Amino acid sequence: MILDHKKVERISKALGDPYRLKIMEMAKGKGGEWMQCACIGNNIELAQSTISHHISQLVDAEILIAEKDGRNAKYKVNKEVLTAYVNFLNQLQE
Amino acid sequence: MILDHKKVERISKALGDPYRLKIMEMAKGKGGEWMQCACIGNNIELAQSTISHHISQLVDAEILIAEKDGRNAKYKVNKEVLTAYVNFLNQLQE
DNA sequence: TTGATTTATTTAAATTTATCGATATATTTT
DNA sequence: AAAATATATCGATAAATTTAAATAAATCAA
Repeated sequence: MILDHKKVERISKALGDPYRLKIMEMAKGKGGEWMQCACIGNNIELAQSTISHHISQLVDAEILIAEKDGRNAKYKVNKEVLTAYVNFLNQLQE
Repeated sequence: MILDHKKVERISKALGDPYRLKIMEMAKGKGGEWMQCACIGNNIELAQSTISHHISQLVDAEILIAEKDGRNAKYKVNKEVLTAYVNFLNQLQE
């Protein structure tokens, strides 16, 4: 998978915030399993609407996969896109 | 080399702009050699002060190494930091 | 030394992003 | 059906970022 510049820019921007980084790390912590949305709210001291907005950005950038589960939402890291992002960065080194 | 979250955040932010991405790609194009500052100005349609500001952010994030050469400035990609950034991202995948 | 050149800094305006409260939507429970 | 719960969206405001003109600082060339 090859990412265009617009996509790389969006992913970078999504990763350029401490709360969004924390969310990604929490998702990683689940080791491939789904992370519940409520779990994020329990661990980040921000308004619910703000957290939802941060999640949107990660999902828009496609580094987080979202799925609805009844009235809950769950997420996991999109490894394929992250790998493509890493590939872009590696290209930048030579 | 291990990057803390603050550092990862700053690098991500630095990469989250189309002009700064372009500058990084230009630096990469030099294949390990120095890129002249003037070269950037010739290829990006922004005011000189704006370009200088973008460069500062890449240098502050330490993904670009700066060196003075008389009244000119030259830059190259900091591979060590980029590698550390890539390592952080890979960790995020498992 | 004077004038030209290159890059950096300062300042200010315009734009974008972050945040939260309020409300909407969808789903489950009773 | 009504109440409760979980998440998303909207609107307003605050904060941060982008941009460029003006200026400064450093170096080179005459």
